[in-house]
Amino acid sequence: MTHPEDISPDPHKAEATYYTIEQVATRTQLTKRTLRYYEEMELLPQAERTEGNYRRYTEDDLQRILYIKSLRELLGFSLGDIRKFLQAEDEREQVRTAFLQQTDVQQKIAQLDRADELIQEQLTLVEQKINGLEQMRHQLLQRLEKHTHKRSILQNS
Amino acid sequence: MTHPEDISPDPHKAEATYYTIEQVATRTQLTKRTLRYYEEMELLPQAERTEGNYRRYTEDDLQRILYIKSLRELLGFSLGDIRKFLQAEDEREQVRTAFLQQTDVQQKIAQLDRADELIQEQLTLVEQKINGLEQMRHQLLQRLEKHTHKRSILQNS
DNA sequence: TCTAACATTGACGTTCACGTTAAAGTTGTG
DNA sequence: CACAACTTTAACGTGAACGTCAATGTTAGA
Repeated sequence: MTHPEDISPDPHKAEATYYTIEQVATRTQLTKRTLRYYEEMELLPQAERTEGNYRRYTEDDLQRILYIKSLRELLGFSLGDIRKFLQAEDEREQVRTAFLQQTDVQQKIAQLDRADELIQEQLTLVEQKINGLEQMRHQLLQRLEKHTHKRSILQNS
Repeated sequence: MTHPEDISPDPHKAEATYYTIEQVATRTQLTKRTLRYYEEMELLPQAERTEGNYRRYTEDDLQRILYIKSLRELLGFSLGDIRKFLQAEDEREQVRTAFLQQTDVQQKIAQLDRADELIQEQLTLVEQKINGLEQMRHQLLQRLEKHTHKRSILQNS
């Protein structure tokens, strides 16, 4: 019997820690099927492979997967939403890389502008959700307050 | 002397505004199919019907539907979750009705406490989501700020 | 009264987000 | 090297949440 829990990092090869799909599944609380599915749906880049075609995940992959999971579970995004979201993020990364190699100031500013556009899109999405949730929160708090008030009346009778 | 020509079935009943399923669909941005489906799934009570078996929705129905919609879209609840959620809420309504008929102050307070527990559960969920979103919002805003800073440096060169 | 534009209930179809199984290949441990 | 335990892709299956007919009945306005 193997021990999937046994994932102690090797201090000698700290930078080259790879995870099997099983280990990633355990760590992220997703299934192996789901991980392959996310790759198929282009939420994840094609994972690195071993000689025998086994997927090998890096720490970065793991983080991205956890990010995806939070987008899904916390924000309730569909995989389609997430793909768009991540693509915007990836494009922003491209822009950033180009930015570093650019010498023309006007070009650099244009790239910043483009990056800002992408960020703004994401921001709008996030803020819409926050507004809806805040409204809901207020309604719930109002009810609690009303009850507190009622309670004080009852206790003073 | 004014004589009402139409004999209202129940003179005690207030003059109510009714909506057709189409009107509800337009106002809630849901489809007619979805409205029938929600009724079938027992998220909505059986809607009132006209003589010809057409559904007639009340303002209360409309509010409940909008509530269901926000539970789905904002909190990402499944219809099954929502059914349970609403049942808990209906139970709370029962408690409230009992509350009004109750004379024992301790009992009344106990009922308020119970209602608060249910509200608190919902509130915690909502706040967790808000926190996750706020964190995300912060990251995005920070990036925008950083870009603004970079831009000012570029423009002063 | 006529009729266009609504509504009704089945019933089958579709999309999403995976689950499951099968047939095959790979890896690590004894 | 043997072999159990892993992995691969491909393909079909599934439940939720509707979409989309089709056949039929209802309503409101000219």
